[in-house]
Order: sequence, then C-alpha cells, then structure tokens
Amino acid sequence: MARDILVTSALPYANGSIHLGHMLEHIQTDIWVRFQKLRGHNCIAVCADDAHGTPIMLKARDQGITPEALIAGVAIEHQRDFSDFLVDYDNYHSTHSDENRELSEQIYIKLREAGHIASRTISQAYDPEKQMFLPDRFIRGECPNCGSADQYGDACEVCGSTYQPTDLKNAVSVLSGATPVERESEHYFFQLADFEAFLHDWTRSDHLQDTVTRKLDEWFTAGLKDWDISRDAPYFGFKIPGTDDKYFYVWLDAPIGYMASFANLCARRQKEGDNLDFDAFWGADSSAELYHFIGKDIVYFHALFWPAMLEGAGFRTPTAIHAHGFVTVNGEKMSKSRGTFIKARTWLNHMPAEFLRYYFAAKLSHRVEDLDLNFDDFLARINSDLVGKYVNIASRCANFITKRFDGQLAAQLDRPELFDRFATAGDEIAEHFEQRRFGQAVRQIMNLADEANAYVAERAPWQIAKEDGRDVELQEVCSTALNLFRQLTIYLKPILPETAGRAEAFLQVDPLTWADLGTPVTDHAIAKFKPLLRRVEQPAIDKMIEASKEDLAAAAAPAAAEPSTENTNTAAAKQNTPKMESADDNGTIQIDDFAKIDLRVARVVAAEHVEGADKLLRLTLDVGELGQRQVFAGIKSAYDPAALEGRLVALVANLAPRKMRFGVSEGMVLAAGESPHVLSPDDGTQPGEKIK
RNA sequence: GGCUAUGUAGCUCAGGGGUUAGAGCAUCGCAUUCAUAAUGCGAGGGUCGGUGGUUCAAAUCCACCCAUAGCCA
Repeated sequence: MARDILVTSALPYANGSIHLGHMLEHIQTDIWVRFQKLRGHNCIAVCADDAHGTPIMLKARDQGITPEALIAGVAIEHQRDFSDFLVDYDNYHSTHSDENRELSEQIYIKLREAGHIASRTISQAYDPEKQMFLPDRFIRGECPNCGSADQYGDACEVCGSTYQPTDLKNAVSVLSGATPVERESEHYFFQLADFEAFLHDWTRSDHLQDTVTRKLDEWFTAGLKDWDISRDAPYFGFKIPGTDDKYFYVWLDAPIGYMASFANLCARRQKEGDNLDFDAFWGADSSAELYHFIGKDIVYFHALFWPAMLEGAGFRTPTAIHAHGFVTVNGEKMSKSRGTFIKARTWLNHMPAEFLRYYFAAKLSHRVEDLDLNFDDFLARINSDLVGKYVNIASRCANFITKRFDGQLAAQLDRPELFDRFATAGDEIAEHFEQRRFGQAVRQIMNLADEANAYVAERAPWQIAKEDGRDVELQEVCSTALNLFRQLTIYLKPILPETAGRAEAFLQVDPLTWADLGTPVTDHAIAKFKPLLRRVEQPAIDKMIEASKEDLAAAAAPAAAEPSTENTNTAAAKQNTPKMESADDNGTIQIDDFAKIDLRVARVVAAEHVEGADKLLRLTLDVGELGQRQVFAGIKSAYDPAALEGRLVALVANLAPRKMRFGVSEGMVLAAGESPHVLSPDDGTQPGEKIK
C-alpha cells in the first residue's frame, strides 16, 4: 500500500552559501525520498530558506540593500546549488512568506489562548549607539571566570565557562564598539514546562534515536524552562500580533516554515488541478508520516520546542526526527585556511555531484555520527566501486552484444538463479535504505557487483567468443551480466539518479523502478555502450581545494566585522531585530520599494526550444558579476532562438526562482505587448549592470 | 564545566561478553586481457585510545583518564 510521507531538511540560513555540511543533510534526505518514490510511495519533500533574524538584518544593512533583496538573491543561489546536486524538492519556499506569517500567527494565538504564553520584563544588553538590543554573540569582553580577553557574551573559548553577557568585564558591542548598557524590555515566553508530561513520553516513544533521547534527558533533569520567543525591534521577522515592536524570534517561525512550504505546495498543486490536502498531512489526526532530517546541533529545537508547539496548537507531531552528525574533511573540522571549507558551488565546478552523493551514501548510518570526507579514500572509492565494479560490468559485456548480436539481448538468461538472487537481495537492501543505513545498503550492493564480476570472470565470454558454435551461450552470458547490471542500477538509482538515467538510455528501457527487479529484459535491443562515469583524478581534487582557498580570500574583503552566527554545518544560531516596512495602500510605492527589484542587463548566451513546451524558450543569460542564469521565457511565439543569441535584455535578477516542469527558472526577462517584444538596453551597457 | 556521542589493520569503516577480530581500498604474489590500467584467485598486516575493575571468559560490561565533535533554552 502506498504511504503518504512528508519529508523535510533543515532550512538553510539565508545569509550565506551552501557548503558540504549542508549537502550531507540534503543529499541524505534526497536519497531517502528518491528511494521511497522508487518504491511507489507518495513521498513529498519540502524545504525553504530560513530568512529571518539579526544576522540577516545586519548583513543587508552592510550591503546597503533591504533584507528582502538579500534573501531573494540567496534563495536563487541556494536553489541552484541543490538542484545541481540533484536534490529534488517538491517545493522550496522561504520563511519570509505569507503562508509562514499566517501559520506563525495562528500557532502563536492558539498557544496564547491555551495559556501557554507568558510575558515578563527582562534586562538585556543594549547598544546605545546602534539603538538595538544585543544578542550574546554580538558582545565581547573579558571572561568573568579566567579574565581572557575578547570573549563572546555567552561562553569563554579559553576556559570553557558559560555565563550571562552582563557578567563580561569591559564589554563592548561588536557592532559599534560602544559600551553596552542594561535596558529592560518586555519579552514573551513559551511555557515549555506545560508540556513536560507529553514531551517526556514523546521523546521515548520511537520518534528519536536512542542517543538523542538520552541527550534530551538532561533537559528534563534540569527542569524545562520557559523559552523566550520574542525579540525587540529592530528585527527582521514577523511582528507578534497585538504588539507594536515585538517580533517572533527566528527559531519560532523557522520550523513553521516546513508547514508553510507545504501549504505553498498545496496551493500550487491546486492551481494545476491536483489536490493535495494540507490537513491530511498536518491535522491532529493525520495518518501521513512526517520526518525531519536535521543536524545534531539543532536537536532540541526539533525534539522539544517543535513537538510542544504543534501539540499545543492542535497539529500532529512528527513521526520521527532523523538526526545526523557533521562533516569533517580529512579527519578535521572543515577549515577555511586549509581549503576544506568547500562550498557546494565550488564542488560542482570541479567534481560531479553524484560522486559526493555516492561517497556520503557509502558512509552514512542511522546513527548520530560525524562523517569524514577523506579525499584519498574518496578517490579510491569512487574509482573502484563505481567505475571498476559497477560500470565495468556493462562496459565489459556490451561490446559482444553490439558487435556479435546486433545489439540484441538473448531470449533467456544463462543463469536465471543468479538473477533471482540479485532480486531477492532487494528486500534487505530496501530495509537498509528505509532505516537510513545507506552505508550498509551500499556495502551490500557492492558485494553483488563483486559477484557479477566474478560471474563474468568464471564464464569468460571472451573465451567463448573465440570458439565456433557457442554463439547462443555467449549471448546468454552477456545478457545475464547486463541484467545484473540493470538490477544494480535500480539499487543505486536513489543515490545516482543521473547515472541511472544514462544506464536506462543504454539499456533502452523506461525509467526503472523497484518493481522491475524481478523481471529480466530479454529479446531486447540495447544501445551502443558509452562510458557512464569518468574516473576521479587527483588534480581535480587539488584544484577544488585551491579554489576553496581563493573563495575565502575573495569573501574576506567585503565581509567586515560581522560575527558569524552560523556554525560550520547546518544553519543554527539566529538572533535579534529591525524595521523595514513598505506600506502605502493607495497604489503608489516608495523608491525603497522599487529598489527591492534587482533589474540587470543580461546578454543572451544561448536560446533554445524546450521540448514539450508550447510557449517557452530556454535562455542562458550572462549577468556579469552574478554569473550565468537559466531563464524560461514565454516568447516562443515571437522569436526564433537563433535571433536572440548575443542580444542584450533586461532581467529581474532577484525574482524567487521558480521550479517549472522543464527546470528551474532563475529570473524574468522583461517584455511588452501581446505577442511579446523583448526590451533591449541600448548598446554600450555591459551584462550585470544595474538598471535604475 | 555539565551532558551526549566517537576512538577497531596504512586509509575508510563493519562487528560487539566466548572457538584463530572482519570488509573494501592500499601493499605483495599469481592468473587474465572482454572492459574507463578495469577483473579473478591468494598472501601479509591490527591484541580493538589509555589505566584499573567485574567475569571462568572483555575489543564487547563498569569506573576513571586522554583525544575529537556537538549541545547547554
């Protein structure tokens, strides 16, 4: 029976680029989701950018743009990175969205009405110059315990003691250098202790890994405290209903972003005439499954606050939280100076996405453990597993079929019992995938690949080929091997979707699913074999590490004195603040509103028809400093693609990327009229220049 | 500092109170030439972070220590 499954990855924070730490999570989510889809289940994956909080407000301020413009640009970048890593979300949204505002307010109000929200006045460090309250990480001073200089407001990196920011000696604001003053402010608190009994039970009822449950015990032992869910203006986020200058803390509305992204998907599907019911997945009595993939650093948000919020507001709670460890590179924490802080884009510039997918899969377990990306191991593993074992099976047999039998597979197999055993192995492999023991699944798949190669060695088709009268045998042996290869392709498909696609093209079969395991392809024409994967070479790895170092040098210049609130892996720390506002309901807008639209000159690098699309052309645009963009424009009726190449056009560069049937569209080309006429800047402008 | 994890062959990892501790890669030998220097067969290599304890028996349980990672509303 098909299961209804909703899966999420943690929302990446919208103040920086996606890196390998993020990829560990998004890749494992994607593999699991693809596996479920391959098995025929109704599995939906959603994600979003986490767009609120002090760091984003300050970064936008630094760059002289609105937070909206900042997060719109980051959204485009994030979605391109995921898409190019073959991570396929059914919807990718933003926490700064109407859906999220509505749901956040709704949940807050329900919690308040149920009496779970308290308010009281607290005293906090305040920057009199910047006129804002300071999150702990924005204050530095001397440790009250050991006296070490230049320590953060929450903990000393030298002696390890933790304290309140007000305890720091000679404290200064990181933002202005001013001495913080104490100031009082009213804050709102979520009374977590109201849910003590519920959470105690929930955390030990198979929703969590055992180690996570054990870790959470300390929270119960210490006693559940109130959770501060408000922040003072200035803040970038949602205003709390019934207040003028209080905002939801970013961690309040971030997980609600899962729901918002799903709600957004429901609305989209509805427009397409497809019914996807929000309540069927989120209602208190939902029978759908709900899984959150997260990093170990944000366990308590997802395993305590989040279920309590959902319970308190009358929604269903997660089926399970899947926590994972962090990425290390060559045995050490990712390091910018060593060139091992590798961004997703840098990887893609030097290495196929699937190689990282395979390597992560090969080493992932269901446990909360860190995963080491060791490049020597990586190189050996990709080349020997994928090229030497898996692809080699097809590579060494295909030629006989092509040259001696005109590409035709035999009518029956040489060893059907071997084929059957490969199919039977699927039960155990599926169970490993299901339980997220990807490493064990891969190990088992590679054992099968070894067996397939041993079979070929044993039957030695190259020997048979030299002897007259053994043609049928030759054809059957090679057909058997190719059918084993096809089964391995099914097993690897969640991990290597692109390679599987090439293998399907080689075998000339429809997209493979798990259900195809038991039936061999016989009496069937295949295509000429072309290499499915290329080996990894050491120089490519060296170049990637070099490029990561250069990345850092380039980023260091404009970065300025902003403390990093995101740790090296998943999105984490979020903090306080400001005011934005646009308003005006009379139809006019302010110059600030116009400034939100990032209009750019772009040159059409390539234009082509899109197969299956009536109105669209696929444009590849050079946008100067913003790089290349793919845009789908509805101008097929008016333009011959060839005539567009080389032309300058006007591009809305910060339009949220939109996933279309044919790919992701990363912007909008301006055009006028019914049979559209593309607007062109005069000659003399350069791609990437701002239009204002 | 507290807590939760991790520490097994050169590398990456399985295993987990009981015969000689496993795999892949790397190394060495042999075979093979169909294949992207791919494949097959075989060999060498570790006393399982350290110390102490429980037990007839510990890599496997317990305590402490060391190293590493994360979290501390």
